[in-house]
Amino acid sequence: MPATIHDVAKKAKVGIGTVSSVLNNSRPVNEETRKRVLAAIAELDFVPNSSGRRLSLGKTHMIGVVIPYFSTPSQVERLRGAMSVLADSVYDVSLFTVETTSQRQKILKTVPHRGRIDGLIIFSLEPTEEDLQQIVQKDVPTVLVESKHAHLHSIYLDDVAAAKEAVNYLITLGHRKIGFISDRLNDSFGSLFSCNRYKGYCQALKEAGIPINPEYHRQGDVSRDKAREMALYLLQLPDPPTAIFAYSDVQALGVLEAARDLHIDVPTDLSVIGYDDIEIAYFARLTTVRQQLYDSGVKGVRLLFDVMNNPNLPLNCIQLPTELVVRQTTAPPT
Amino acid sequence: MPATIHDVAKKAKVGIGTVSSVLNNSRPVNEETRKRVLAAIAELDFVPNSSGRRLSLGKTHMIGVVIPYFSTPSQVERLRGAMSVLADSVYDVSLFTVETTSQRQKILKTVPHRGRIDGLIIFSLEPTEEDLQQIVQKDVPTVLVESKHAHLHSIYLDDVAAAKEAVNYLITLGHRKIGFISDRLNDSFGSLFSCNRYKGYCQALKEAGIPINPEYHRQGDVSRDKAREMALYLLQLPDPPTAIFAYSDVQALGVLEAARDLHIDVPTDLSVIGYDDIEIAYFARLTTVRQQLYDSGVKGVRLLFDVMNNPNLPLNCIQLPTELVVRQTTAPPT
DNA sequence: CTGTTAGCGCATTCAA
DNA sequence: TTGAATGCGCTAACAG
Repeated sequence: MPATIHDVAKKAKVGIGTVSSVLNNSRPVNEETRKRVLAAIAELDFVPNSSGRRLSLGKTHMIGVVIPYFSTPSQVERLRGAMSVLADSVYDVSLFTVETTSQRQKILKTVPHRGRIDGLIIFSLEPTEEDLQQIVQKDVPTVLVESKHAHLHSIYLDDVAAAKEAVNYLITLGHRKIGFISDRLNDSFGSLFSCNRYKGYCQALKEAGIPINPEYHRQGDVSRDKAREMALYLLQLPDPPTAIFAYSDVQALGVLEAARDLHIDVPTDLSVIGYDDIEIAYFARLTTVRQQLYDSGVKGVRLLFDVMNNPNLPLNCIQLPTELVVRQTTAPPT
Repeated sequence: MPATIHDVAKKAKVGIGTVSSVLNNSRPVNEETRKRVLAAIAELDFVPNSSGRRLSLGKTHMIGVVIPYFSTPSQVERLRGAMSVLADSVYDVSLFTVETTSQRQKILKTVPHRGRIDGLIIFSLEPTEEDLQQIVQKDVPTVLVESKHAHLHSIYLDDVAAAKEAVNYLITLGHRKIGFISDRLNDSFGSLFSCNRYKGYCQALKEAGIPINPEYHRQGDVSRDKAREMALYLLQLPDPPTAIFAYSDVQALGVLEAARDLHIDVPTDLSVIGYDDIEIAYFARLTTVRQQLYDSGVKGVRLLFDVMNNPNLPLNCIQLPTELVVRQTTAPPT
C-alpha cells in the first residue's frame, strides 16, 4: 500500500536508479531532476521500505541488546547508557530481555545471526562454551558488558576486588561477624558476579584471619523481598552478624527493611553495605560499592561500533573502576 | 557468508520451494525428503535470513515500542509488562526511548511506517494532531498507553480522579495547606498527566472551599533532586504547606529528602503522597496512588495484537483503575 | 548525468 | 508431492 521507489520514479519521470541516488547521495544528480524527485517523494510521502533496503545492502541496521534482570535498576541504568549512544546512531535497537533460563538459552541461540542483527551487546551474562561457538561461528560482532570471556570483547569490572574492598572496610571498622547475602551462586543463568563477590568476601575474611561461617551466607533470588527474608534469618541467628554485605543495592534495601522490622538500628547495631550505587542508594543513605552503570552501557556500545567497523580489532577487554561510597549505614560495632 | 535456502536445496537435492515448505509447514512434504532437507539444514546450520523473509512476506515481525522518561521506575515497569507478552510472541521488539523533545518529534515522525514495524505501542505520550495524521495515514496499528486520543486505541487511567482522591484524603485528614509538585505542565513533550493531576488537585481544593495558592505549586523536571529542591522551597515558605502531593513517587522521595534535610518529621509535621506505587514506595512507606504499571504494558500489547489481527476493530479505550495506598507518610496536621 | 538490469533471500504461485 | 519461475523493494553495477 505505501508508495515504492517505482511510484516515485514514475511520478518524477525518472528511473529508479536516480531516485535511489538522491535518496542515498550515492552519485551526483542534476539539480533540476533532484528537485523533481524530491517533490515526488514529498507528494507521495514516500519512505524507503527497510526490508528491501536491508536485503539489498545485506545489513540489518539492527543492534541486538540482550539484558537479564531487567527489573533491577542497575540493569536499566546500563541500558540507558547504551540507548544514549544507540539513539544517535543509524542503528535500530532490538531488545531482548531475559527472565528465565529457558529464555536465556533460546535467545543466545537464535539472536546471534547475521541477517537478524549487525551487532550484539550482551549484558551481565557469561556465555557458555556452546553459546560462544554459536556467536563466533555466526561471526556477528559482539560485546559483553559486566562479564568477561577469553574470546570476546568486553567491558567488565573486578567484582572480586570490589567486594573485598567493601568487606575489608567492615573489618577495618571492627566487624568480625559479617554476613553475605547474594544471588544464587549456582544458577544456570550464567552470571558469575555473584560468585565473584562471594570470592571477594571470602578473601577479605581469610586475610583478616576471620573464619568463614557458612551460616552467615544466604543466597536467593535478586528481589528485595527475598533479601529481606534472608536478612531476617541472619539477624535472628543465636549469634547474629553485626554487619551484612549485600550483593546488590536492591538486596541491601531488603536488609534495611529486615532491620527495621526487628527494630535493629542501622548503623548502630547493624552495618549494611550494598553494591551498584543505584539512584535510590543515595536516598537510603546506603554505603555501597559504586560501579559505572550508565557508562558501562555507553562504552559497551562504543566498543561494539569499533568492532563492527574493524572486524579484526584485537581483543578488547576494558575494566571499569569501582569505588566504595561510604554513607550512613556503616559504623563500628557496639 | 551464511548458508541460504539455495545451499540447503542443493545439498538436499531438492528445489528451494521444498525447503521453504518444510521450513514453514506451508504444504505437505514427503517424509523422506523432509528428512533430507532437515539434515541439510542442520548440517549447514541454516537459519532463514530475516530480511529476505520480511521482504517476501511484506511484514517486519517487529513491534515498535516508544517510551519516554525511561529512567523512571514507573516506565520501566510498564515496559516490563509489555516485554513479558512480546517475548512469547513471534515479534521482535524495536525500542525507542525518548529523552528530548527533538527525539520525540523525530521518532514519532519516522517510526510509524509500514515496512519498518508491524505495530506500534506508545507509552505516556500524547500525539499531536500532526503525529496523528502520520500514524493514521501510515495505517500502522497503534496503541497508546497512559494516554488517550479520540482516534487511537488506548490503555489509560483517570489521572484527574486519582489525583483528586489523593488530595481529598489529605483534606479529610484535616490538611488545608497542601502543596503540589509536578513535572512541567507546559512542556512540549506532550504528556498530559501532569496537567491532569494538577486538575485533580485543583478540583479537590475547590470542592473543599480551599483557595488555590499558586505559591504552593512548583513545577520542574521529573528528577528526585529537582523535586527535593522544589520541596525545600515550599517547606521554607513563611507559611509552608502541611502536606505535599507529588506527581510521582520519585518526586515524593525528593520531598521526603527535603523534609529530612530540614529535620521536619514525616508524617507528624508533613504529610506526603506520591503517585505510581513503584517498588521503592513500599520501602519508603510512602502513601501513594497505585496504578497498574506492569499491567498497562501487558494490556497494551494484548490490545495491539487484537488490533493487528483485526484492523477494523472498533475503537478500544480501556481505563485502568487506580487505588490510594495509605502507608506511613500521611497523618493529620498537628 | 541517468535509465536499465541483476540480484539480495525468501515465500508462493503455477506447472508438472 | 515437487521444481521452476515470479516478485517483494531496494542498491549498485553497467551501459549509455
